[in-house]
Amino acid sequence: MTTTPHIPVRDLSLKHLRQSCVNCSLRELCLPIGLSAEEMRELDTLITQAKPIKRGEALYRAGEPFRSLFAIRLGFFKASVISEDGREQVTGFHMTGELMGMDAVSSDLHTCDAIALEDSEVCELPFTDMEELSRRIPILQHHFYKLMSREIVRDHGVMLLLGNMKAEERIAAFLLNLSQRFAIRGYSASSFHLRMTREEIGSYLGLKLETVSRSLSKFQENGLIKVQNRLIEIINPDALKQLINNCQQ
Amino acid sequence: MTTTPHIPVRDLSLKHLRQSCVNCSLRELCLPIGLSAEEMRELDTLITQAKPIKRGEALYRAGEPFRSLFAIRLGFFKASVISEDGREQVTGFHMTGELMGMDAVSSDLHTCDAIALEDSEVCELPFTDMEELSRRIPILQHHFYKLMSREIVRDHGVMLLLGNMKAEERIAAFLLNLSQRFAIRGYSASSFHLRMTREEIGSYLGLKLETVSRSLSKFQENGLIKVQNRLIEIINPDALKQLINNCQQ
DNA sequence: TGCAGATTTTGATATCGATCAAGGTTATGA
DNA sequence: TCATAACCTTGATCGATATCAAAATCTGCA
Repeated sequence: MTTTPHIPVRDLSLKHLRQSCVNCSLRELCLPIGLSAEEMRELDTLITQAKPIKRGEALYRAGEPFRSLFAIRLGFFKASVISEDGREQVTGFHMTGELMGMDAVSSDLHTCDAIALEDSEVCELPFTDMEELSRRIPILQHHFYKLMSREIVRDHGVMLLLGNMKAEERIAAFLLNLSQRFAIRGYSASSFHLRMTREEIGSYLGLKLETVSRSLSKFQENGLIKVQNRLIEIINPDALKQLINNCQQ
Repeated sequence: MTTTPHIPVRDLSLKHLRQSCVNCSLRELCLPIGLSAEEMRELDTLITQAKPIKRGEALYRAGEPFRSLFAIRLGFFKASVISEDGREQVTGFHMTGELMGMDAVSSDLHTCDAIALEDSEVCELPFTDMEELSRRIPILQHHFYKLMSREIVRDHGVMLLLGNMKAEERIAAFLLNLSQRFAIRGYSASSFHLRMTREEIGSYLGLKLETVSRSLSKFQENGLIKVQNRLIEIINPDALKQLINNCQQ
């Protein structure tokens, strides 16, 4: 049982698709900027038709040549790096409206695996074309700089979490972050499905899966949340917030 | 006793300063790209005269309005974020030739403190001007995208370190990383001064200062390095590398 | 529908790094 | 040159989280 978005995904014919691509679901990419109708059209011509990615499939893998950024039109992905000796670190979870692949610009190779955690759709943004267009549309150029900067800020937040927080604080921060991001997209902030395993959460948060499981159980015991496998209901968000800020050491 | 760079810093008169700024010490910013003489001149007109920052001073602080990126012409900085409840997380150490402040593009506010760990000199790059210029010099635009992307990749590496590695592995990785970066700049790879305290190393690596101290002592006992306060001599780099890769769990 | 594999929960124990504490060293500035 | 503060080292102990183990539950596929 999946909650349905308040932003309806209607007609998948090309015309509508492009329209909704730029206007609606690619919010992080497009909404914040005031493009003229003409500029919007130009942008549309670059963005390919939405491409479906099945659950478990890779959008790209580390080492593959970089050609395009990908805007998630619908769905949920994890990004992860694998160290030489085979350890996986999930570097992020990405949902509708977010842009993936910016790490690859630096070397022209993807540095992460991007794996769909549910059936998803992405729009491809050929990077060279986007660069060219962004030279002609200053606001678009600025927007790309902003998006990459935002990714850096996000990563700093994760570093703070990994470097300073205790297990339960990390889990609380993680749940609140997801909650907020679902809310922005018109889904319920208090009740949502985790798309990832306990192990993937653990990898992201620098914890073992058993610790994740135990923390969730404890939150449930204390009446902060309700857990039913991957369905999370947040009962007492304020207590979760307090948990994060109380951890002064 | 500080080692001197192989890249001499000669004359600080404006003319020489600008020349060396673009040609020499701002390697990460400028060297990789083949600008024409004319483009180089244009770039030079944007870059302000080198500004000295004394040890302990802030180049900028979180919350301050963002106007410019800063290229480190000479010196050593730490960047750190402070959480609401007052915990510091060092997000990076930055040295000659590196660019700081890219995190601030996203919100037009600095999100980190940047503190000089030794007397330093920076060149200021007004961001709006750089954006404008980068529209006319495609290779410059691409270079900025690359620099921001590289920062993201770096951060992912730190996340891997914080999420997966044990204390000694983190320290080993840290020492090798510093060693490599000094080497690139023409300093010794095997012998260098740490510019930061054990506590700052610990903050960066998600460890307490005592753990940092103990790990360094142990490395010394085992003949991997020599430690004399902040002077580090790397005796057996291969053993350090092995330490990092052996940690399969 | 039922089965096999994947995922999750929970318990018992071990271990790494934090914490507390004290003494030593180095740097700074009068 | 000395006094003081900052920084570093080392030891003893504690605690949070990892690890190991086993059972329960869920999921997807035949």
